[in-house]
Amino acid sequence: MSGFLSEHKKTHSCGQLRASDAGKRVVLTGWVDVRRDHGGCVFVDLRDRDGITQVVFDPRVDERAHALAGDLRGEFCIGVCGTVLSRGDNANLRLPTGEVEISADVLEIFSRADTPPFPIEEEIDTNEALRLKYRYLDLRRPSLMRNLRLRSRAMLTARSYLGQAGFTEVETPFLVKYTPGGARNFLVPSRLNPGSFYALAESPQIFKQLLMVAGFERYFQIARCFRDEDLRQDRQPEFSQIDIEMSFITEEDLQLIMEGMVQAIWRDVLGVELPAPFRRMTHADAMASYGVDKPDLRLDLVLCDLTEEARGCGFRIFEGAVDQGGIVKCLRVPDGDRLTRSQLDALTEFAKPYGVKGVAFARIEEGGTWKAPFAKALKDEARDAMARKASAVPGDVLLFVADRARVANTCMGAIRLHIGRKLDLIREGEWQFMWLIDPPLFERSDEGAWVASHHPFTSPRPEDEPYLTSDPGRVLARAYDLVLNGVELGGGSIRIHRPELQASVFRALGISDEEARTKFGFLLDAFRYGAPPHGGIAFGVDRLAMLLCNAESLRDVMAFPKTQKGTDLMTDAPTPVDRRQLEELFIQVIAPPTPSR
RNA sequence: GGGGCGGUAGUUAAGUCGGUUAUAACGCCGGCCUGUCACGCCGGAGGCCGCGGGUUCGAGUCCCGUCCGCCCCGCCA
Repeated sequence: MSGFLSEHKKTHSCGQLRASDAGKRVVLTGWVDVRRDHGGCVFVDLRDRDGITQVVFDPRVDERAHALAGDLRGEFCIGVCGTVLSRGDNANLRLPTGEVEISADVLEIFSRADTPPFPIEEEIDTNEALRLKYRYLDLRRPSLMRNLRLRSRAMLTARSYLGQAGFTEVETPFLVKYTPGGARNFLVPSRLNPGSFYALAESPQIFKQLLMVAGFERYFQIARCFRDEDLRQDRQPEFSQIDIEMSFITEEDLQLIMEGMVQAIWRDVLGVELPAPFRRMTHADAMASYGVDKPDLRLDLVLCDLTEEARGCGFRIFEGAVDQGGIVKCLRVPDGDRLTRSQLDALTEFAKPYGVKGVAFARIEEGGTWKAPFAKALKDEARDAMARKASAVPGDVLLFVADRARVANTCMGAIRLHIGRKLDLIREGEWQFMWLIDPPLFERSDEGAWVASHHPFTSPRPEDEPYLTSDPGRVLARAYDLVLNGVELGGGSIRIHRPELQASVFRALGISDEEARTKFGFLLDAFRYGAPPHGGIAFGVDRLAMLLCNAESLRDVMAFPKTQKGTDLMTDAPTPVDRRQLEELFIQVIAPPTPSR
């Protein structure tokens, strides 16, 4: 039965053969993409991971092979031996291999195939649920195959770059100590310790810092991480990150090495030479000009702040927001006549999810008059001051949101992108990298308490240390995010390595000594034994791959992704488990889940 | 936790105001075909209209519930 593979070794892939190969004896393997039976000859487009090659079965060449070829159907897995023929004037210019065909004299059907539930082709509009259920067929499609192979090449490049830069790859545990706070953890019951649970690691954070204490100096890992949070187009419950930590460095040192890695990946994978150093932007500037901490710089629109100009401006909505400590944010849209009245009105609907009550707009007319629903209410001097601050010129449309700073910024950031897409102002094909630096160390929780913006081991800037207790809100962190085209690719920080500084940060966060000991005792202990100054970063591999592949969803760069409800439509996970298994773990399910499906 | 969109042959879709036997394309099956490459021609099969309930003489269509998928807000230190 194993005859074919013993007697014939594959010589080429289905994407390889060219006119210059004419006359060669070849062996190809793959799947039947299409069969065209002409009664005389049978044509088969043979597909493998590299491409498509036409195979022709001619009864005058081999009667047995031709007869067998009549049985072929889509997705049969076959092997063929034959001679490469030039197709001359019959060439198919749409295929890279279109100048040749294989005149087959041996056909081996390895496996027959049922008719697939959806066509295996590049352009497909089959709904995603079905594709996920038959993911192994979906993965046969050239675009998904290409994405995953591209992702693999990117990771190989990262590994070799980091290896050459003196990094040691170390694996850290997936089963880790449960620490509440931050992302929700997946829990794993411990059979040997009834009633106790591991958490699946959200990230190798603490372990990599301990590796610095140990003296590895440069660590990396392509680590799987787990977070039990709601899914999004760019968020899966398990994902990979290139995790990095270094000792005896400043943030600039680290950024430089990371820029080199990113350049290497873009060079190897896309053949693109990225200019470096990447642009730096402070968190404050980003919020002011873009409303977000991950601006898409392919879009030139910028926001401005009109809070001062709005004070006593006559328009009650603006004044009210300012009086309550809010801000007035403005987006200037040049050539605003491209926006219709109904599009402008629709912005209020668009803004609603962000908690904003309305989006005001004004058209700037010749002579500087404003055509706006609220124009009459606005005092002339306030209007002129606003126009000056926004650099408004006739033809512009100005958009306004007045609300609490966070709400107004988030909303205006989203409107900026929305308008950019609507007016086609985002320059596709550009790679706009930037480092976001100097973010605040703390932010207010909804309850008003200070919480760590990044994580509690992030170092404050030395010049801000005096304000740790007196004015936590003004303390900036030695942290940085790498942003590409509006996507946060990675983030990290210089960590605290001095116990007394760590103690004052914990104090500022309202974390008691006892609490700190319970949660992070081992880390604090470790830092008593000569901790080196260190810092690190983590890159989201899936997002990186998504951008490299120009994919729209993480699911297009992951082999076996989960649905928005975190299920796997192929394997049906998660499922209820046997009662016996639960008993062994001393686990009782309180509200039995209603059986679904 | 909240909002929006969707679910009709294998696939993608159409289905009017609630009205006869639920359409089309592709795919599939059979036959024919000596050069196709979106092959062509002839014929054929294929439906729990997501599921459950309700309104009605009558429901793919209206109402209620529910399940599934997608997008977004919250959430993701």
